[in-house]
Amino acid sequence: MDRNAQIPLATIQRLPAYLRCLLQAQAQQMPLVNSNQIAEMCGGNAAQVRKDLSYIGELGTRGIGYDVGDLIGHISRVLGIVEGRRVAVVGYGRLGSALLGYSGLPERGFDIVAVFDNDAAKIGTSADGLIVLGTDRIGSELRDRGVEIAIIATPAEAAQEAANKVVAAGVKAILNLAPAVLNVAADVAVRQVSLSTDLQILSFYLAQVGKSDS
Amino acid sequence: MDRNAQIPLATIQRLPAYLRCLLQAQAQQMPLVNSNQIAEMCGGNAAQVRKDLSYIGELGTRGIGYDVGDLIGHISRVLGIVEGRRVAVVGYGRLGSALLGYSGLPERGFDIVAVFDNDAAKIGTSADGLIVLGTDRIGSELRDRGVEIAIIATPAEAAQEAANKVVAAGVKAILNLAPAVLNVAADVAVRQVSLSTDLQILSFYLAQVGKSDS
DNA sequence: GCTTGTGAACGAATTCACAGCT
DNA sequence: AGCTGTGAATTCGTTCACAAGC
Repeated sequence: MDRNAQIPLATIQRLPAYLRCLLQAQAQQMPLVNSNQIAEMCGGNAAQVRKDLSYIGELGTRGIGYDVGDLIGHISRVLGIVEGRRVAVVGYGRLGSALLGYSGLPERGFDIVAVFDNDAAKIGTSADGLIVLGTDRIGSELRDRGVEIAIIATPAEAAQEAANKVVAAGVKAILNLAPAVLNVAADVAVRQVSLSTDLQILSFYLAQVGKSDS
Repeated sequence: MDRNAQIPLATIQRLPAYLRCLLQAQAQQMPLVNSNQIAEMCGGNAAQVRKDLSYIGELGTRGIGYDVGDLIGHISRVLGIVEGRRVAVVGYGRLGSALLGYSGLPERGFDIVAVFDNDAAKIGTSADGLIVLGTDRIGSELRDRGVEIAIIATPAEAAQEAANKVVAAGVKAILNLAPAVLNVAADVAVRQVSLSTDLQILSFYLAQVGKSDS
């Protein structure tokens, strides 16, 4: 297979799930897994697992399966999560606070190294070992601390301005938790997470099954 | 167009974004919008907006555009969010607490009517007007309160058991915020939200641009 | 014999381009 | 003249089915 071809986005979006399953397999002392087992653990199908993995290299052994440790290393390398990525959180409301306390991020190599808010009452207070800074300091602090990813956890109205500030500070990757569309330069990657959107999709599903029942 | 054909999933996933933009347009007193304006506000493209909307009906006027109020009504009806949907939260950690305090959910018609946790220290305490209940009461309370959607905000280890309980209580739609794959019956819809997954995808993007720079 | 890796077939989603209506 | 609605063309993603290798 042509290893210079770029990996499809759909595949990239599944790699983190594979990684999670493999770490679980490793915790259970399984030295090897086959594509069926991965598919079952991740809720996918075996052919897709094989095709996805084939995009990142010939990693398996025919007749045997995949070496768990090897695969973990490979996927981690492809995802660029070999070392700790430095992350900043903008918006220290209840959601921002939940992020600071969430152990799942450092466990996966994402270290929150700065928190910002523009509420004077919060600035200067302590947040899980960090001091909340004013949003006017985003520019200088993100550069000083080598932040690569910003998580926006502000209300919708403040999200665009927060994005402008982190982009001005050189950040090229944003995880947006605010229910707002961000307008940023084409070389900045944005991923949107919106609970209300997901709830609305579930709501559609409920409306569908309700209809066919009647 | 055949209105009995089912709406593509990809379209459904964009409808909530359109709805959000339309509500914004309405707040700005705009009576009409055209597909270009919607596309610009949501970060999509005009042809796609038109095709998506055509799946749910002939809603526009050629030469003119779409009536904002009409479209809002139509999309809301398709998404089944005309009335308040009853939602329960399982897991009252920092994330669960952030959900209870998040005004965006009731604003969009999702009312949190119950919270559960299995930590004895939390049971019985007050959570934004609700009392935290033990997870052993999920079965009875979800039925009593007419809950249709469950949000799982437990640690990964507890997620499957939480899912089993809410499914046993008749819930057919789950929003899973725990980093774990849920195994549920085929007639239960699950949507997975995972911040670490999204961060890993952003990390891949950073690794890519870093590579081509060198 | 068992499992990977992968062309080929299939299906889904996006984009194009223009006819049809106001 | 302007904008929608939609077949047709294209691109992208998934699934199949089997040859290749252990």
